[in-house]
Amino acid sequence: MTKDLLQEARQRLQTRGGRMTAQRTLILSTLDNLDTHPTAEELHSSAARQDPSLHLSTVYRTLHWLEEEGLVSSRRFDENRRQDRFDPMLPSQHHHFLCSVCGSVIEFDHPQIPAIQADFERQHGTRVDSISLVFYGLCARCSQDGGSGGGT
Amino acid sequence: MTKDLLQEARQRLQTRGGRMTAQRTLILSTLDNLDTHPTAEELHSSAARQDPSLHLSTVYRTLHWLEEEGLVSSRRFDENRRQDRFDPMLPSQHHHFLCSVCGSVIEFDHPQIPAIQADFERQHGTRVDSISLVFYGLCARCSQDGGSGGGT
DNA sequence: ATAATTATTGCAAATGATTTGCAGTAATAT
DNA sequence: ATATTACTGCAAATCATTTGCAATAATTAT
Repeated sequence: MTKDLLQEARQRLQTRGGRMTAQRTLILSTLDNLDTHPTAEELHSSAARQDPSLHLSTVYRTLHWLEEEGLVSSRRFDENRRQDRFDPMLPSQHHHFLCSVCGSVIEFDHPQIPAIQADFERQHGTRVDSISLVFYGLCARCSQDGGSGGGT
Repeated sequence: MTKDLLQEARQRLQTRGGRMTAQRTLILSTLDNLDTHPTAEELHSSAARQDPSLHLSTVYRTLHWLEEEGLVSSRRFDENRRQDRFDPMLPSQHHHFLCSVCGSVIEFDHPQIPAIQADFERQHGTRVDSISLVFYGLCARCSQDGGSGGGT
């Protein structure tokens, strides 16, 4: 769904002089295919199926590089887990819903948000550069199940 | 400004059977006096001025206990720092602005937020239980300084 | 093509925040 | 006062993430 991370990344490399390695290609395409917001470890173990020699630290380094290039963003969605999750949705500002049962993520936006930001800026004389908004709750599927499936 | 954490904590103890120790008293009152959203270490070093034998792990344990009791909440405000910050503002749901220069925190709320939540719930058939909203930017003071002070 | 240059990798060890086991200390109950 | 056991300080463990370094491989110059 993402607008081809690999393409974007290649662009950045040409502009700023880096190297497109097999590892980066693999990580990028894995991230692109995954529909989730994976942790570094999830991304690694998924990509490692293609190339078992891929090292976790390479995943971290690639992810940081992508962050610098503005192609992914990292955040800790779940305050209870200490791992960061990486979000490949680059271009549009969007927000997240996190299902506290199944962990699924829904991305969303809302037209009123800029107005809230503007009100805040006006009221406090500040400049807001970025917004992080996360809803926590039960996704449609999990709230239908009545939470009865909760074993783990 | 907080509605006396110590009082609240004592209540919880009576109800659920714990012990009010000198350390807990110190930590609670320090947290109450601090106007910030301190990290465990900041809270510890502040409290340790009164009692140098106070151990950091006790601060962590007390903070976790308070979280369970619903008297503080922990979150990672700054995605770039890996330390958690602890927020003693308990009763009202509120949101945060974080100045990326001086690190100061402004708490706020906005009447439109419930409407955004409701729209989202309607649209996705979900139930939203809690919201985390953080604005990042420059506070009034720091944006006046023109960022000229930035040495470190 | 080939060799030179240097970004990137794998690995292992370091780091930093937070947690935990344990034996000693101290709050509450008897 | 004594017994009970929650809580503490300390040190060591953990977990995610980062980093130093020598080896590898992508690009550049020849």
